[in-house]
Amino acid sequence: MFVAMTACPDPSRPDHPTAKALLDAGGELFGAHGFAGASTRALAEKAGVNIAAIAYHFGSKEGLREACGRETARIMAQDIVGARADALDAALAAGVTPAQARGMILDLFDAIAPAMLARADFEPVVRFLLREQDERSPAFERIHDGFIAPMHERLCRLWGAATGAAPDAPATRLSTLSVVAQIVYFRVARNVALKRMGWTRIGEEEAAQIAAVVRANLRAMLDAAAREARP
Amino acid sequence: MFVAMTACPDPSRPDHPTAKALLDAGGELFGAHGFAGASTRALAEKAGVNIAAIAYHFGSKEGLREACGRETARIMAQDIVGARADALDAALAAGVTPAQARGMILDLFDAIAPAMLARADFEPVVRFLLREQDERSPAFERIHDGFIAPMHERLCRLWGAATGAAPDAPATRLSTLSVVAQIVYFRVARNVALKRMGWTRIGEEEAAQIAAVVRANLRAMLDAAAREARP
DNA sequence: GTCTATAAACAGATAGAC
DNA sequence: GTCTATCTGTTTATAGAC
Repeated sequence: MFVAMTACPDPSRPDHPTAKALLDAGGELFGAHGFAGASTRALAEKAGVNIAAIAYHFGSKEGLREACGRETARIMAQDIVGARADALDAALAAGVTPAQARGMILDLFDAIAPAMLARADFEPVVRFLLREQDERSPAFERIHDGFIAPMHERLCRLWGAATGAAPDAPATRLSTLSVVAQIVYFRVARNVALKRMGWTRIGEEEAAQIAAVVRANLRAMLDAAAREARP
Repeated sequence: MFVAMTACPDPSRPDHPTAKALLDAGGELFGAHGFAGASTRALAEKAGVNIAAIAYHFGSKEGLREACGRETARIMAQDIVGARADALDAALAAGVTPAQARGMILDLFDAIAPAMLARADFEPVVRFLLREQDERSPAFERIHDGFIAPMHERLCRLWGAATGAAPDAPATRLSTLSVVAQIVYFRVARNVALKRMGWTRIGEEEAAQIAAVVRANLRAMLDAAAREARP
């Protein structure tokens, strides 16, 4: 009772059941049909709440979008890397051998690939992220600064430790992105991949096949980079 | 004067100036904002024509979308592969040595990468294609059957010829897709790449750096695949 | 073929009862 | 906090003059 209960009491509160339901619906519908393609009526119906709840809890449809961005950043940071981030930082600070660094990179992608590709609850998260980065929205800035940039930096440092290449060299920064690319592609161009592979979906089995190919590519790339840096 | 001039005289006629302007506007705005996000008013204004021209020339907004799909398929087949497709088919029919096949794959991506990444007029084309495949629209089916599938098949056959791997093996089909992935990523996640690389745009210079990394990855992958198939 | 005017549906946002 | 009802503007599509 310290502040008046005006509209939009707290934009970032996934604890409230109505707000939570709207955040889930937003992640799904914004991702599936884009911001313009998801009407407030469809969002409210999907969430099982009243249309006016959007304005009440998030101020506006745009407010809901931004709150979804915060949710996405939180989920990705928590579920994709989780405790791994601290372990990586500790290892990098303590120093790692090339073989250790190589193993850590391979392990990292072995963990990322199945989550990114097969986890059904990640579909809306990734789709939402891609839409936001496409529109250069403030929500994307948050996700970039909080999750993407730190992970890319760690990856470049590991890459340098594993191959002897300079972590800040453009080629290193591009190489690491090109590994991420191979996983992201099967999300983004999923319908192309499904048709080309004759699959009906990307489940655990299919994700494992993709992960195996990415792992093989990664090994080949690391070997080549190491030969390049330490002939 | 043989047929009555009802609405939508011919859905596929990029020759008419008004229809052409609408196709260009459609490719750009559908790609940028999605189908729902591009209003007929915005489309007409961008094209510099009257709103009613959409219904007249394409029957409806949906009709314009499908016509844009046909245009996209035509442009990609023409500008990305062009005469190269026939040359590849002839070479594959005549038979190629592993070294020749390897060179053809490298050449192919050397041609595709700069076009996909740096050509400004390709931005709307690629964006449109990705939106359509995401929505599994009939327009995408056309593009897949007419351009994507034939190119992927050729690539798999070349890959097999270069490495000794089976062209129809899932690993081969996934490997070739994972090379395409590395190029597509820098289009799709362009804003991520720009921020991570400290670039402001992907012009010829930046595209060349990406192409060099992809080329290096491709060599490493081909070497590894060849060792795997012919130890 | 191109235009204006408008119909009919739908959008997001809000006022106010409960 | 949640609801109904409604306001205001915009959407696509169309009818009809030129």
